[in-house]
Formats: sequence, structure tokens, C-alpha cells
Amino acid sequence: MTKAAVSVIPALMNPYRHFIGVIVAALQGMQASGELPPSLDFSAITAEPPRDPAHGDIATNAAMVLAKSAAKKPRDIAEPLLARLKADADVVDGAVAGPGFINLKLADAFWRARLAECLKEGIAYGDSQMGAGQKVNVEYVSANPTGPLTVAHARGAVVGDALANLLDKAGYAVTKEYYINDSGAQVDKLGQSTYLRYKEALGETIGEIPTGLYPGEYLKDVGTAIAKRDGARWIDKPEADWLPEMRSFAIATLMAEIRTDLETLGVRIDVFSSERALVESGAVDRAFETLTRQKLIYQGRLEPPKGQKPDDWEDREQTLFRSTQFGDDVDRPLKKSDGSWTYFANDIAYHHDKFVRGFADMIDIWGADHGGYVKRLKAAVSAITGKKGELDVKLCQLVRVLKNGELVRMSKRAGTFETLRDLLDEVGPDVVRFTMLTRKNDAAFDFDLVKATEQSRDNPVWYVQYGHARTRSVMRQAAAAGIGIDGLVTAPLDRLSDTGELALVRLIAQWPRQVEAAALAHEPHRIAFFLYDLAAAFHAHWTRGSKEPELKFVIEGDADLSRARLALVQAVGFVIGSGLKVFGVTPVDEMR
RNA sequence: GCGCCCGUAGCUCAACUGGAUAGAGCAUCUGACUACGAAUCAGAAGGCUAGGAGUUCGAAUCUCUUCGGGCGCGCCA
Repeated sequence: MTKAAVSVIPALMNPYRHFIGVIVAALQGMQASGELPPSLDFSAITAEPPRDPAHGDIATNAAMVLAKSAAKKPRDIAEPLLARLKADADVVDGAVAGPGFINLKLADAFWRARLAECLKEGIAYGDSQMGAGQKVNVEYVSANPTGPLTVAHARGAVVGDALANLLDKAGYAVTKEYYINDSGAQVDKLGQSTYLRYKEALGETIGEIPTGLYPGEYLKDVGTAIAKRDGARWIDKPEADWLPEMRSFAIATLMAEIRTDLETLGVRIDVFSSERALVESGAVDRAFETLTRQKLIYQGRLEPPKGQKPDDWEDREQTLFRSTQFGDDVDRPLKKSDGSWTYFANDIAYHHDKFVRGFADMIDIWGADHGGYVKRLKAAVSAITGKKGELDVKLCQLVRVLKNGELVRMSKRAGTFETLRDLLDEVGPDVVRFTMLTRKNDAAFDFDLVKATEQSRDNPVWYVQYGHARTRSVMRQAAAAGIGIDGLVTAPLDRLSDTGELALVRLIAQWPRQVEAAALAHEPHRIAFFLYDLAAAFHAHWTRGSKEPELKFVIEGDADLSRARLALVQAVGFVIGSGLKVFGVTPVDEMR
């Protein structure tokens, strides 16, 4: 049993972050000896894997970044810096390249030590302290409780959930939140629509559902349920009597269905916030007062929109918020003509409430059709939190459902796709989740039902799952061959010396950095591409073994070597499993 | 008319947030199974990053501009 004699990186497994520290220390040494001026900004220095692996293991831009403020040529900084970096125990070679990059080659043992960490951590490998327990609120889905979740909601649900999981892994204290829009005109219409279905359930002929109300068939069940519970009690009563009851019953029923759908999708929300409760608590009034004290509220008039002037435009004085002071295009109204709060006013109060609950970091996941709303809410958050709170809005672009390249019509009448439930029934939650995460959120997305379930390299879900299953398959084979696959943490990893093996080891060591980078950027889709690359590297190495028998994982008569290689295979499985966990996708042990 | 998002290989998408020779898959062409899963792998070919100008050591990325697409534009949520 040999233990690699390399530096341990305590509680910080991202080797690149570690080397930024090493580089900064070396630069400070140069400052102490007068080679560099005393006050320099090191914050722009990066340490990353070079694009071309032939350049080495770590590339830093330090010399180029500092050149200007140090009044030196990049190479005149790079040369002495490189000399100092070469003294580091883990660095075996280095060179200055191009305009002033410093490329470092690290000892194989350094990378094997990262593999050892992965084996020790298992699925938890890549967990980071970066977030330092800071509270983050991720609000997503937040679909109106006026009908079942649609395919369009699915993307936001998946992106939000994966982002929340990712931030959690990166060390943030994450709360997953759903804002229920159970206040305002829309839910009143829901209540009215429900009343019609209620009367229908009691045998009345209601005819066509009037325009403006919700015609969906799903409300029939709700009406029937109320009829069953209350009988004819609401018939011939004024609207003021039955509306609150119809409304709340419908909301409760539909929210229950939404929760069930989310559950099936694997989304578990921590906090459901009610808009109605918020308004009734007086939170909106308080937010309004706060803004008033800051002199950000005034009575004024707005210009009608240039493009399409509403027919019923009526120039009137209204209560406006000075969102232009915070980067918005025009000031925004907070009160409707009847004196009640606008949705915007409620939303200000809601985000203020989040801030009061301790969330300075807020992330909202919205559909692209709300794009015009981003500036004003960011402005409001900035104002109401005294610039201490920060809101990031991720807009999810449209999802189109295709079947073999043909657009599937989203029409209820045609009996085709519309709801998330339909999508889940067709391809299952794992495929929905992974596939939705293979694209940047701000790019439009075509979801092809056929391609998403295809078993080929063209389909990332399948390919990554296959990679995971293959790691397990190798383990099963090894066990059958009589190799002990327990306690691989203690396997002699220094027996790993083939370039393909070491390339895999390096890739595994990238995982903690990938987690941190994706979390910082709020971009969970990066994980999908990393997992795909890792799976590809693993499949490639696997195939080499079928051509060159000495590269097989199990080598007869050499248990140590076999165990070292199996440890590598296990680590690949851990990283894929770790990534799939972030995505909320079940890793499979076997392909069917 | 204004604001936001997008434009990268024939097609679908990446590019570590300003880094080195812009990368994958599909499709096309050439190869590899006495199977630790060939549902895979190795290779070839494919690009003026929509066009133009600017910023700097360095631009697909930042700024300006033109073109083309999506979304939105008081008292809906």
C-alpha cells in the first residue's frame, strides 16, 4: 500500500482553485523581493486546463493580466514566475507559451490523489464549500393555479430544480420556492368558470363557456366535486356568496394536481408562497410605504405604447414607481384604476418578503414571454432592498414538441400534446429532465419525442446512462472473475500509468471545478455536456481494452493492477452518478 | 416605434464568461466485433462565428451599427 506523496487539498477539491492560490503566493513572493510593484489586483488571474492537453495540465494568464499595471512585458513576468512555480512539489515541468501563458505540467501522482478523493467521497464528490452556506432562493414553475402544468412549464421546472440542486452541491443553503398566483382577476375567472361547471354537474345546461373564462374540461371534475359536497346550496345565490368558495376549492384542487405532476417529475418544492396571503398580511402596503419614504413613488401620467396603442387607452394620472432610476425604460404603475394593487406591486412585496426572510440572493425562472418584466422587477428589488438584494432572472425560451422532426400540434381538441402529464407518460421523468438540460435556457428548444428515447450516441440521455451502466457492468464482470470490488479506496492507484487511464483520471478531477463554474454561472446545462464528455472518454477507453488486451480492466494474475483499474471505473460511475443526482435523474445499473 | 433574447460546420448544439489552432453528435466517406455490452470505438472531410466598424497583448464572447428570427410593450398574471 503506497500513499502518494503529494499535497492534500483540504476541504477544497477544485485543483484549479488550489493553484490560483499557489500562483498568487508566488506573485506575492515576487512583490516581496521587489520583482513586482506592491499593490496589484490579482482577481483576474485564472488557472484552467489548457484547450490543448499537449500544453500541460494547468494554464494561467497571470503574466498577461498583470503586465499593464506592473508596467512590464508579459514574458518578463512569466519567466521568473514560472521559476517560482516550478518549485512547487506538484509541478514537474512548465513553459511560457504564446503571448505569455504559463503552462504547468503536474505530477501524475497529483492527479491520482484527486482520484483517491473521488473514491473516498463517492457520489458526494464535487461537493464544494464555495457557497459558504449563503442562503439562496430559487423560485420556479410558479404556474397560475388555473389549469394543469403544460410542456412549457416543464422546462422551467427542470431548469430551476437542477439549478437549485447544483447550488446546493456548491455549498449554498438553497430554498426551492413556488409562488402561487391565487389573487387577482384570473383566479376570479377561475372561480366563475368553476361555478358554471358546478351548475352543469347539477344538471343545468350552461352552453358555451363565455370567452375570458376557462373552458378546460378539467374543471368539470372540480364542479362535480363541489356539487357532491355541497349539493344545490350555491344555486341562485349572489356571486359574492359563492365566488370565494368556488375559487378556493378550484385552486386547492388544481394545486394538488400541480403538486402531483411536479412530484412525478421529481420536483420537490420547499416553500409554497401564496400571493393572496401576502396581500392579506399587509405586506404590499408595507412595501409601498418603504418605497414612498424613499421618494420613489409619485402620481404621474404614462405615454401610450408606440407600437400598438390599446383601443381603450385612457390617459389618466396614476401611482407610479420610479423604476427608471434603476435602469428600467419607463416608470411602472402600482395601482389599478379601481385602487387595488397591480401584479407588479404584489411582486415587489413578495420579493421584499424573500429578502426579509434572509435571501439576498434570489433567482427566478420565468418563461420567455415575461422577458419584458425583468428590468422592472430587478429595479424594484434593488430599490426595496437598499441595493443589498440581488435578483437573477433566467428566462426559458419556448419548447416545441416534435415527433421525428414533425411539429406536434399542441391542441387539446386534437387530443395531442399539451400537458406535462402527457409528456411524462410518453417518455418518463428521467428523459424529460435530462433532455431539457441539454440546452442553454435562453435558446429555443425542440423536444423530439422520438430522438429523446432513441438508443444512440445522438441521444445524450441514453449515452450517459449507458456510460454509467457500463461501469456497473464492469464491476459485475470483475466480481464474477473473483476480483474483490469492495474497498477500492485502498487500491494501489499508482499502478495507473496508461495515457488513456490518466486522461480519465484528469477528467474525473475536473468535476469539482465544473460544479463550481456551472453554479457560479447559474448554468446547469454545462453539467450535461461534461457528463457526455466523460461518458465518451470512458466508452473510448473501454474499447481500447477490446483491442489491446493488456488494457482490459481485469488482468488475470495481477489483482493489484485490476483493483487500481476498477477503482478508476468506479470513480467514473461516481462522477456520472453525482451529476445525475444534480439533474434528479436516476442512474441505471443496466440497460434494458 | 421601443425594450429583451437569439444568429456558430449541410442539420442539432458546445465553447469553462475576454484566452492559444472555435469543439461534439447527426448526415457523408474510410476502417474495427473468437463481445469485461459493436446500442460501441478509431479516422477523414466539413467554418471569413450573419455583414461591417471599434475597444486591447488577444474577440464567437465586450461596444456601436446593418440585416435576419423569437418574445414582450398602462389598469393580465
